[in-house]
Amino acid sequence: MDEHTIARHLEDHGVRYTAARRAVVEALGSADGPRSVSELVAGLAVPQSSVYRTLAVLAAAGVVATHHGPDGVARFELAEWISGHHHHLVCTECGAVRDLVLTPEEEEHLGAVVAGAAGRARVSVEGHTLEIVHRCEECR
Amino acid sequence: MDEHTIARHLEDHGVRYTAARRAVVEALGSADGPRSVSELVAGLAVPQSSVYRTLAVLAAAGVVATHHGPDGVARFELAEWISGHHHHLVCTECGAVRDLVLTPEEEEHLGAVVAGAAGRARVSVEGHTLEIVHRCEECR
DNA sequence: TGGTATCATAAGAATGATTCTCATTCTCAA
DNA sequence: TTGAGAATGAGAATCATTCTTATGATACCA
Repeated sequence: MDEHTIARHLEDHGVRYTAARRAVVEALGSADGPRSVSELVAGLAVPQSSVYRTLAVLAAAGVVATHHGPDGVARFELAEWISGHHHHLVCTECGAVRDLVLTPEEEEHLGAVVAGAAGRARVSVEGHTLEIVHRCEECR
Repeated sequence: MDEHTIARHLEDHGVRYTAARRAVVEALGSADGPRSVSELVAGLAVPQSSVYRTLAVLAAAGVVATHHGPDGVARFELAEWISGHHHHLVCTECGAVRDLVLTPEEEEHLGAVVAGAAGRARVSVEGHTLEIVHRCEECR
């Protein structure tokens, strides 16, 4: 969300906040869900190879997160500390992904389920995502 | 689980249950989570191209389901009507996926969350998966 | 202000997973 | 048994992604 916070975060990680990186961050910030590289390239006067490299840099710095939908192509979004914790609504057909924010109560229930299951499986959780699968309007 | 049920299901869909398909189904049935094509090929006297084609046929017939982990490679498992409803424990690092079964109570809570969120988003749910992200033992 | 080391960019080649093609083989029903 | 349609296997083709390399920009130090 806040350009300033991101700029400082990158600076702290020794990563320059260049024009190309700014453009990618802005594109991701104004999207309503994860975006694929081809979608980004289509809307962004930045060449494909640079988009890939930029995303890799931003991911390493903890600014973007990667997601793989049912069509297998990688989609990128801002990390949750920037965009807020959320989940995904995925179309089985075309793979399009929309963000989904739960209510605090829903999130609390989900958290309890995750904690319980992870405890039983003896793993320490790093995160969780709920994917709700449906078929989007365009695909029916 | 039940070979017989699968055989009948395929027959009903006009799909032959050949030796190669049987081998793939058996390999998936005895795995503790989704398997990638390379893993299947390594343990299966069936050539790579046939594994891909077989998986596509089985997926179209509703016998296998596809999953894409954080490493972007496709992993396959038996459909939930065969293996039972379950969730996934995913390693951020290597992408390995293990099945995770919730208790009935946990599943009920999760179902309520999904129904509520889907209602708000005005979509009709086809399914849901909870992914718990962690780092597996080999990767630390 | 110039020099230099480091970082960033862009184009295209290389890789790796997946899909397609096509010639061959198998199966089943007539 | 035979013929039509289905399945197989090898390799070529495709597509997303990563790597390489040459070039350009930036920051820092004297």
